[in-house]
Amino acid sequence: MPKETKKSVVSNSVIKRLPRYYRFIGELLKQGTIRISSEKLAEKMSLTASQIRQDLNCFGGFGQQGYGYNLTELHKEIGNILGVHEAHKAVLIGAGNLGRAIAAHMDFAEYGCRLAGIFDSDTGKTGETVAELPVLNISELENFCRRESPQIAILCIPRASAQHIADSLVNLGVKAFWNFSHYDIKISHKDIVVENVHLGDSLMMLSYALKQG
Amino acid sequence: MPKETKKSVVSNSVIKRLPRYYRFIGELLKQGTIRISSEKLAEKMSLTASQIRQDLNCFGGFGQQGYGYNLTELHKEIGNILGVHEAHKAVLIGAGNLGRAIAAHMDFAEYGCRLAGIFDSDTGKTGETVAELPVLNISELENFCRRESPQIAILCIPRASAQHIADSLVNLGVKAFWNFSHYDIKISHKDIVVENVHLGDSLMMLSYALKQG
DNA sequence: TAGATTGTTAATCGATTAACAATC
DNA sequence: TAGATTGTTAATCGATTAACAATC
Repeated sequence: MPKETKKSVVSNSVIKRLPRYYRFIGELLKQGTIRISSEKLAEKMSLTASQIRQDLNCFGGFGQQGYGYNLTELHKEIGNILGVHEAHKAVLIGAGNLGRAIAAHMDFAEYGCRLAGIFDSDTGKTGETVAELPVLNISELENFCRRESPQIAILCIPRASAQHIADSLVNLGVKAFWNFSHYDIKISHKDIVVENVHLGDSLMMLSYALKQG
Repeated sequence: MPKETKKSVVSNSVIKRLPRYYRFIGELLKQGTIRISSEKLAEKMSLTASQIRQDLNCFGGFGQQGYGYNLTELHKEIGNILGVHEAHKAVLIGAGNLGRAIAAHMDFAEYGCRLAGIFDSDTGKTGETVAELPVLNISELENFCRRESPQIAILCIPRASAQHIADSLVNLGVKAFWNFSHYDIKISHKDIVVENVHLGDSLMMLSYALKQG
């Protein structure tokens, strides 16, 4: 039973590292490891032992002196913190190349989500099946949201329409945006979270690095 | 003509912000804006004016007192720094859902790259056309690399094979990895750059944020 | 010239690392 | 018990912000 020394507010730098901890620990578990010290984990993850202990202690005393961390427990705890056992309903807007790939490729359940509806403005796509869901026309989005109340919207649409659709979805109760639209959407409501994903940015970083040599 | 007060080494925090500057400035240019002050740009990008001036000054004095920044010049300069006018050859390994979407959806030229070959281990996919390129069998990868010397490899393959293929590609001269394989590949050569992209991580962050409410 | 706004130095803030007493 | 390793406090480091003289 971990000491519940939780920090009242945890910095974003720590939060951003949690998914990576979760992945590495999950992998170690699969390999049959049952415990690890902060030092050994630091080595595997290219971090410092100090940082790992600091990070984990933001949420509670998950370790044990002289022993280290029980990986089963730690995995479960971090999973709970991240909410991977939730099933937040998500709608995907835009069934183009990227939208379809996200729908088909991502194991939503693994990340605390459930894909509940796919929408596209192209009537030619209506009725096609993607990831076992029928593509619905965008005109049905409003009714769908009123009925299903999805909390997450995944935007795989052109930059030009992104902000407009995001604003509508806010009015329909969406609380989180996973935005692939190449445009940083801006939501003024402060209780709504936005992840602007820019795949091009990380590709540019590679070009930059290659230029430096 | 900017004063060339370049810093000898620029911190990673700054580099990571460059693509976003590039995007915002590009957008302003499209809207017909020709100059902007650090204060106005800061407002648009939700940064501080101080930070913008500090960031840009790592690379040179691109502004002018009393005037601000010329957007055409600034866009060109940042583009050059990032290397968006290069055409680094890239190979894509893995023509599944995600691989195909990346191939079809990304405008590589915009990011300083050129997609030169697509490979998959599934012989059933050989010869299919993706993004105007024929899918080649993985057995041809070695010859291809010796002939074309791609500098970038894009990994859209299962986690289990990621590290192994990455190691082979290092031996074939690849200098940069854009890795979507759900596994953090580790390359010991210090002149080789790796961008481990974990789409699930940002989705988990949304689940986390929703849990907090 | 006067006003605006940069480039740059100094001050502050936050995040990482080091150290070690507590404790399993 | 002795050894190992945590939780936690203090020291360091780096990044952001503030301030202002330089200058267009």
